[in-house]
Amino acid sequence: MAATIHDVARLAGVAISTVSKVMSDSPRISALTKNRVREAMQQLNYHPSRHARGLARNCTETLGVLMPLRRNSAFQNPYVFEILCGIERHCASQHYSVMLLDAEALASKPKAVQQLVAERKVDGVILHADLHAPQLIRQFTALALPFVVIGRQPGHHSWVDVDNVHAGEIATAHLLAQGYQHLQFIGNHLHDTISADRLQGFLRALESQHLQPCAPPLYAQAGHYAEGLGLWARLQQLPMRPDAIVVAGNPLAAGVMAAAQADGIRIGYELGIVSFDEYPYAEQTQPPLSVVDIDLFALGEQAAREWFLQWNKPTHCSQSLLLDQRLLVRASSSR
Amino acid sequence: MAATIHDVARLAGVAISTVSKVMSDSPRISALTKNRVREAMQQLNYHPSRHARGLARNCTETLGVLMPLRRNSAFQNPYVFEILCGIERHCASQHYSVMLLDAEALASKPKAVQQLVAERKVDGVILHADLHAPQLIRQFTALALPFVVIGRQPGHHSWVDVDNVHAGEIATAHLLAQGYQHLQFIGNHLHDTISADRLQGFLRALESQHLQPCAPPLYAQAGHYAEGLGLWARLQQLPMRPDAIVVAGNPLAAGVMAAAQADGIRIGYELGIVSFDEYPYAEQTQPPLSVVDIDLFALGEQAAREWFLQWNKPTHCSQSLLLDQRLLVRASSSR
DNA sequence: TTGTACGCGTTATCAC
DNA sequence: GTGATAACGCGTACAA
Repeated sequence: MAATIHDVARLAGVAISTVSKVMSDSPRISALTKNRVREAMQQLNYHPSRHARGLARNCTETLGVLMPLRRNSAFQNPYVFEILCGIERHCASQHYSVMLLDAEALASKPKAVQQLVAERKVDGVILHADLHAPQLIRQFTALALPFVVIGRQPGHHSWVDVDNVHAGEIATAHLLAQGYQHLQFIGNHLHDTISADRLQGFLRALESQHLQPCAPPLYAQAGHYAEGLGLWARLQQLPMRPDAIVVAGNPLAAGVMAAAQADGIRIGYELGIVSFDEYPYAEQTQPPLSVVDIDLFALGEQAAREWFLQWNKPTHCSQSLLLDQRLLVRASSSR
Repeated sequence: MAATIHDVARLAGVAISTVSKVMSDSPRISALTKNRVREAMQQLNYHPSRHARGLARNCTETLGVLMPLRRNSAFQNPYVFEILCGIERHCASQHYSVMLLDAEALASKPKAVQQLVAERKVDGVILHADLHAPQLIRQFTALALPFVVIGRQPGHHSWVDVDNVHAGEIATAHLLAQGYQHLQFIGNHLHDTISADRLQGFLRALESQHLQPCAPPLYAQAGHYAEGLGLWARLQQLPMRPDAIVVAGNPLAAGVMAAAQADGIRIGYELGIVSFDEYPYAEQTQPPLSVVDIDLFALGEQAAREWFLQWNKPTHCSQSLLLDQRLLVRASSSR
């Protein structure tokens, strides 16, 4: 079997407590013995048992991530898995492990969360601001389990989110800089908070140039590609036709673009289009779509970073927006 | 803090060893005391500490899953995350947790695998048959860590895989049943084993009807949408033009279809097309694409099931193909 | 500066 | 049937 702390101690000719102190790099151990002990560890390929350590220190060095883990989740919602990758990356840098947890399972059985902390499976969790969130947040708070929410969420707790307002500004400012003048906004659907934020940024960017939107925003029902056709038709009926559009959703933008092209409009000349997110369509449309891209991997890293701040200082609480977004200029908006 | 076995014992008026026996449902404990103890557990909301249990039994009730966790992994490769969901589902049913592990990190640092088992982080792992696999498999075997590979992989160890040969048969048989007669195969690229398997099924299905392929298979370079145009042009130069095509990759199929339509070909009438996987394009093409769909979630579940068989009986070793595939007939192939 | 001894929460092996 | 008690491997006060 694997070597234990006793084996190391014996080989190095010291007591186990000395070995333990070397591991925590205690300043009261001579450099000489430290070296001897470390060499013994190397030789025996020693790694402390996480169970024993967890038992003694009452922590797990494991962070739970609540995810939607239904069938088709990865296809319908690759975003959260991209965030997951970022979380894992940062955790690994802190020698923490990531445990996958099914958000629905946890939310549907009220005792499940209690069990999670009673079994001491994780030191804390990261969750998404979805419909289960409010209930779960209440439970985590009650059980004093440190957590970070991905996505803005009311209440006194840490969250991180993408700054969609800023993204809207970036997109709009770019179109203006390209010389487009009559700008229109299209949202995914009326009650989509992401669309709302992007609209806000759109308006702010226009305002800063003392401009007005071409017409009130239009909205799709669900943000699907196919809806783009109908929206294009509605745009044609406006008193003042836009020469550029900021579309909140990438699939919707592809649809609008296709419909416009079917009418003989040259995208990127008569009509500029900017949308958001590289995925799923941006690079594959004809012409390629300009987008403001969001670094979800970085968002995951930041969520994890935030969690560790809180773990090390339980009173810590921060609510921060990720500003790191890059505009990818492609043919759909470059005259 | 959470209740311990001592608290339960005290409340039930028994010794801790009795409580432990009740947990393992020992037959030599009277039904009466069992009930008393169980009631106490309920009342105190007791759940055994996984660290203490792990220390005593030397197992972790955790399964590691090796994944590609780079930036953009979730977008480029949602398939493995779908499999991950299936793994988690089955593990949860066995009261096991899933730990996420970065395959690259593990493969790039030779000591990382040793550390994994020395720390007793996981009872075993599931990994994908990618380029790191051979090296990792060697290490896991040497360290006697139970593992299951997703994807066929030479050697004496358990793996599960999708039966791509069978999928190719299904696709081809469907086209023949629709009355198409001159069938052509297009692969993603020459050295893609998945394409090779699908081709084998294609040939087998033709053979069983005493038919020949229209021409030798064609191959793309990478399987991208854009390559479809060039392939369509090459098809036009064949001495005998196919009236139906089995395309190994879904994006490629969408490209070929678009190119054919640009030439005025009516898809589903003059030309039948069948491809594989629902994702990313199948339902969104014009017309919708017929595909043989693979249940990756089920594949994940089966991999986990396989792992538990091996965990419970270390000599167990099975190499099995998932047959569970369904043909989704859409307009691209239905006359 | 180093070593001893106990506690962490459980399982398993014995006695009774 | 039930109850002591010794592991399991590590952290840590306290003693030396």
